[in-house]
Amino acid sequence: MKPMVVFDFETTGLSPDEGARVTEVAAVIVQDGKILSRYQSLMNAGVHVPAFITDLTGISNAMVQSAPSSKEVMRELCDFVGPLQIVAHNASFDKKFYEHECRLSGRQLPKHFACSMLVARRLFPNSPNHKLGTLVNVLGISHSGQFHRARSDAEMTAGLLLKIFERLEADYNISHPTHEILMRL
DNA sequence: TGCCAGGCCCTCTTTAGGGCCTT
Repeated sequence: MKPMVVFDFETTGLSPDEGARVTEVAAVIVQDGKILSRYQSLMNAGVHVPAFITDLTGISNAMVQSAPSSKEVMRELCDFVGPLQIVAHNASFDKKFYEHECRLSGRQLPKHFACSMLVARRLFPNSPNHKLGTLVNVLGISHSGQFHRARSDAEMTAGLLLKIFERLEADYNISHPTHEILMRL
């Protein structure tokens, strides 16, 4: 199968239209049932991190103030992603931040995003809900125990993607899943 | 005055509304 990039943003809020910015990004490249490589960085976008975000993520103002600039991180992220196709959990959220940060950094906008949450709703309808943390527990995906940090969330989403591939092969006889198949489910 | 994200999905739908999920 072609490799895909699974990534996750931590941010200061829910919408860039309200001034929220990215505080941390992580991305992993997945191919043939394995994580091939990883990228992770805190990001200094020059904005205040609200206290409730620090409580949620553990990411503080001091941490982002000593981090590389948003422009530098977006350059590294776009170089890491390259032409690969992208997967994220609740991809509409990450996509709007990706587009916003690319626009601010003068980078090329990403292409289509496949959404592991939408696919999981189709393939795992009996899960009590389709939050990433719930799916990880229901499907027995190994994890570090840390949530709401970009690297751990990206790796859990990658684990979810591999479970999705297993289900596609077992139930739909799809042994070579593509990004297009994920987008159509 | 009152409201305040937003894209996607589902259904008691389509001339709409509410829930989910992300930080």
